[in-house]
Amino acid sequence: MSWEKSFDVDTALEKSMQVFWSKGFESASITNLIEETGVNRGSLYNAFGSKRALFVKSLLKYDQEYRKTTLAKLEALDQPSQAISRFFDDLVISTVEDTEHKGCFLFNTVLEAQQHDAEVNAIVANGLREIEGFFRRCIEVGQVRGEIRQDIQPESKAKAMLALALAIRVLGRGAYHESALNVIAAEAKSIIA
Amino acid sequence: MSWEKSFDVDTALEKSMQVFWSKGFESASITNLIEETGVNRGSLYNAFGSKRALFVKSLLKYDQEYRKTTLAKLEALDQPSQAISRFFDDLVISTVEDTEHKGCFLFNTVLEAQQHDAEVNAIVANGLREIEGFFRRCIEVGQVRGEIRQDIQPESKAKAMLALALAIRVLGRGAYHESALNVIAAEAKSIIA
DNA sequence: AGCAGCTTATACCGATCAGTATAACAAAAA
DNA sequence: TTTTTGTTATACTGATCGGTATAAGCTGCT
Repeated sequence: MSWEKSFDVDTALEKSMQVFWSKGFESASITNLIEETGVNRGSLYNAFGSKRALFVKSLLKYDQEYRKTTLAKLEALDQPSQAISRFFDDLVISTVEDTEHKGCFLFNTVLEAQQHDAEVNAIVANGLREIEGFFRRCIEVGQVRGEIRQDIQPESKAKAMLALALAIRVLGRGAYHESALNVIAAEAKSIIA
Repeated sequence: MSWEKSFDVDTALEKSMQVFWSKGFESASITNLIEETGVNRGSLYNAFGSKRALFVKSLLKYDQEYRKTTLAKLEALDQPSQAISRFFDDLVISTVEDTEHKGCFLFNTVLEAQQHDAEVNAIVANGLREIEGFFRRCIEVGQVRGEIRQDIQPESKAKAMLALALAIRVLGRGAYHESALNVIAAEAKSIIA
């Protein structure tokens, strides 16, 4: 090898993720990505191949950095009831602090995903499945420990929680304000109350 | 006046609505609209003015024909508990029968809406408010009649129902299948059980 | 020194975008 | 019959799209 890349690929990917996150795949143009990353057109294509490949890498980075780590941290608490409660508290905080109204990259892609390929759909489907799994495990462990009532169906309630989380993030992009989002979050938390 | 329009404006609007519904505003091209409506380019612009104006008319038509009439029919039942139950049953049926995965035009636009103007946002916000209002009124009337428990907060539960309805329609566009949608619908119905 | 490989800027490709212009045509009203 | 008005097909505008090509410059290895 003769030379190392002189721009930071990770930084460029981080910037690309922000662009796709806020604009979506279709609305984000190569020009947007070039301006935001500061990387030359040719270098971008040399490093990532295509717009779609860059999108996939961006989505995977988001999935890794946000979805995965968020759930892992909450699950590491080893306090299932509180983990669920904290999840929705943090979700509303994130949404309210999201002044750009970007929403959640994963949830945004659910809607855009129908026009994407199988690879993107698989990433999204896996992300949703793992969020649902997080809720389910919280409920199950909570039931074992007697924190959560036994008559609650973990699978059903986990699906309802995922649905409410999605709605909070989608409605939080502009249609609903903080007070309404808090109401929905409270309803989500009350599922295991 | 010298001559009447020789193409049916309502039919063209119906077709346009279908195009915007399935593709969204950005992804729907004028060429798509011309092909689908069968109306000439010039005539389309003469009749509707612009792509955005045609989108607004399409969204209003959807709001009138689907959202408004669906809620009105259910409310006319004058059986609040059943109306809510039927709402979610019909929602899942619509979603499952929606083999094109178009989803709900109104909910789809919630996500796309951030990049739209105030007019579109107002239509969407009004639609959401009326759906929520439908749920709230059903609960309130149900409580007056003793069908629904008094300790249920109509406003909060109505918001939760709207959120779950949105999620069903969004997830139904490909991420979730019928069985999972039925689970979420059952959870929505169980709110007043 | 010279090669290799990545950088940059810039220009270009064909395609598509929303929207406009033009001209021939058709039908109803004057 | 002439005027009016909306129809059609077609061509065009300028802009942007994703992606490629090219040429000159920079850096590190041999």
